[in-house]
Amino acid sequence: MSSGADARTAHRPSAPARPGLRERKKAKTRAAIQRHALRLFKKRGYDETTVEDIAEAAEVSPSTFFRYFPTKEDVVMYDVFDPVLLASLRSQPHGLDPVRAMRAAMRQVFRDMDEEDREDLLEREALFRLVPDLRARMMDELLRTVSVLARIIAERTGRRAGDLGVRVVAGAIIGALISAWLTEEGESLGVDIYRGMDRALEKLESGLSL
Amino acid sequence: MSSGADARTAHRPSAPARPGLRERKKAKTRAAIQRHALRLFKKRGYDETTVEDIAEAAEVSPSTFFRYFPTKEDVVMYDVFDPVLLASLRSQPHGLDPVRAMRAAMRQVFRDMDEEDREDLLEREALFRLVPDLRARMMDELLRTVSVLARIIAERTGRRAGDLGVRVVAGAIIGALISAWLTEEGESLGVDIYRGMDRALEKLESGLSL
DNA sequence: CCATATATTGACAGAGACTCCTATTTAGGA
DNA sequence: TCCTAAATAGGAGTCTCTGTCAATATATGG
Repeated sequence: MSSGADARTAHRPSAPARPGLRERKKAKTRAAIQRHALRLFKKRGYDETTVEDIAEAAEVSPSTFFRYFPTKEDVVMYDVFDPVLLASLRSQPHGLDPVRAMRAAMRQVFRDMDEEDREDLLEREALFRLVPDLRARMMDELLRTVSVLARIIAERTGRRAGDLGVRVVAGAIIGALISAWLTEEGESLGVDIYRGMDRALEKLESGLSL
Repeated sequence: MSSGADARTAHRPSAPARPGLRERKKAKTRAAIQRHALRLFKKRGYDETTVEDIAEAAEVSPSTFFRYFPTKEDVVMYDVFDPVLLASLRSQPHGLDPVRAMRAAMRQVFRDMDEEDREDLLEREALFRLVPDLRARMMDELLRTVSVLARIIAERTGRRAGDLGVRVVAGAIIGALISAWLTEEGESLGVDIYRGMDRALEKLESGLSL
């Protein structure tokens, strides 16, 4: 009960709004579950990995797993990328038209991403491509993304978010990005995933003429 | 074993390539399952209707249900609309650019559809909008549609289906259609679903300027 | 009309995702 | 130290979906 460690932690000079032990433990548990899940999915496949396997690897009970993630899918779905991208889009100069602004935002986000996040992204991208349930779920999330994108474009151009023109632009952008993701033979894009999306938006910029 | 009915059926003068009793029975069973399923989904909700409920209503065993439809989702998914639309697209004059050709194809298909099919379409559309699993599954099907669409556009314009420009056009078309389907408040579009999609493609025709 | 090959069917047994409930443990505060 | 609220483990149970099995129905050849 009385050790050097005690003194050290006691003297910590007001860590700015430290979340408290309970919160820290929760964050650690969540991260552990997610990490072990992705590791097992990669190693043995998604369908071949049960929630029980993940729970055991992360040293929690199955019920605890479901406390942190509503479904098995959600372990993969959780995405830090989307909100960052959309925030970046919001911060682009309003002079740019929507497609160009999106291109700039993507360029910025990909550039600023550290190596670990990049790997995570590719890892999850491979799962999305491979596992039908996850792919379907991702597509459904993209539906929400179209709505958010429309709202941002509306802000930037001073129109209503419900405006059909605004919605069509948002839909076309997402559609173009999907089409870049969609390779012929299911082979993974690797790091060039960004390059393909950039070129797709470039095509969109210069109109849809063939 | 010997009745008037026997004589009648025996004398039927060579129905052209009549599928045989077995086939006809299968088609009837399939239709019955699907009809009762949609009826129950509408009445009690998708999740609240079990496969067993459907099987009992259609007077088959649960195992028979799964023989006809791989999953519960597939009862709703089966779509006669897509192939018809794509066939129509293929038959449009090659002078039209892809977006205009798609518009023409949709106009033709919606015009030629009979009332019953139209109702079925709206019925299923409502389910897609409402039930997350089905919506996600539909979006995943749309992914395949983008590929097929790209292939058709490639044929019409004499390019490779893998060409990024072709894929982007296909993606943008589907994206625009999705954005029209995506209403603000989850309210159903009703019969105007066609009108919204037509206007969305019209916007796409005139470029993406806002 | 009969015999054999093939298909369809229903019953049953599980696996696995997920829910609900309860007893126990733990963190944070009085 | 004690109390309360939250987190957890564990168990029972539901539902979808996958198999296997034997019984039945159908198509076809003799």
